[in-house]
Amino acid sequence: MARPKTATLATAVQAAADQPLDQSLLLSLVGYNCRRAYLTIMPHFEERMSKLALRAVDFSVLSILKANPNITQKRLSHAVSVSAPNLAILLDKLEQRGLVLRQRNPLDKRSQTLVLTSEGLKLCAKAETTVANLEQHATAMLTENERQKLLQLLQKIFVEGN
Amino acid sequence: MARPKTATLATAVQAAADQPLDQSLLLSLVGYNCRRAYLTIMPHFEERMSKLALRAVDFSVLSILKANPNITQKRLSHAVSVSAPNLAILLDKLEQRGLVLRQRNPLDKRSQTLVLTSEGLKLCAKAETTVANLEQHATAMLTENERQKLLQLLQKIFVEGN
DNA sequence: TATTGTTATACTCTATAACTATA
DNA sequence: TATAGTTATAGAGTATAACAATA
Repeated sequence: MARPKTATLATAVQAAADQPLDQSLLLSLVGYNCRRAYLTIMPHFEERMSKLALRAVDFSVLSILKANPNITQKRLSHAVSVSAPNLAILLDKLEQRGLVLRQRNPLDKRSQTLVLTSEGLKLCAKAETTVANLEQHATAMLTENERQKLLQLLQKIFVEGN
Repeated sequence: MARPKTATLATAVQAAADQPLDQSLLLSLVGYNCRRAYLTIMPHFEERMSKLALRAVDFSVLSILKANPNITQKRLSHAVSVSAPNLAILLDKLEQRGLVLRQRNPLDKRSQTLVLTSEGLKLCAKAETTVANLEQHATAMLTENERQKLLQLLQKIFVEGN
């Protein structure tokens, strides 16, 4: 009664090939969708920022230091979610490029405080302009209201989800 | 007229330490917020799925194969954004665990088609239940309407942003 | 003793090049 | 000649352990 197995498989394979892919379960998960959106935006980011030789995490560091001069590495480490050992290396490179200055904290000589150099400030300002343009481009399919709503909902997750 | 530099620095450092951290620029960027939300959800995911010995990408593969039996590795590779070499290794492991079956495609013997074994199906069903619970927990701060809106906006980005 | 930051190192993830088998 | 999949390997990113200096 049963047809040969290969014939059965061939039929099933043909049927599968003819179907559009069903990803409905994954598409119902916020985490999955966050990742997909992130992975869509990042190549645009990387392409534009490569001209300034900045990765996303480098930009985060510069931007936070611009808005918060003289914070400690400890605090920066927490803000950008980079472990202390990895941040040390990252800061070595920014310091070698003359963008950041590490200073021993006079109030607690265990820690170091961070400021942008004037060159770091200039590069950060340029990067922030680039990022603002990129943001418009990457979210061009959203109205400004939708973009604000999206930011608000995402922030609910990581502010209240901790 | 100028005070000693260390005193100036001490004052600035103290002021910085007293301020709440200003992250306003980063918080205005969709990509950054996607990443933060993703990084908030993932530890919950990993903790619960570790009991089933599944990483996020393993779950994605099982879930897609459950909904799309007999698709080729090529198609799966594209769906989960894992390169062919890395997918081969990933599938080796799932096959060794008896969760997935690779079959030479009778319609084109270059390719292989994939199905879950009965054990793979069982584990995937269990994982999908776990994930559904996790989703409720991870997004408990959102109303169901907000959660749906969030999914819709994120999907706009990666559907229309390509 | 505890904390900040550093060094060294290991582990995971992702990317690339070269190969086999099939079309 | 092109494609599907594999193997081997390299690189980036992240995590951990041990240490020095300071509190």
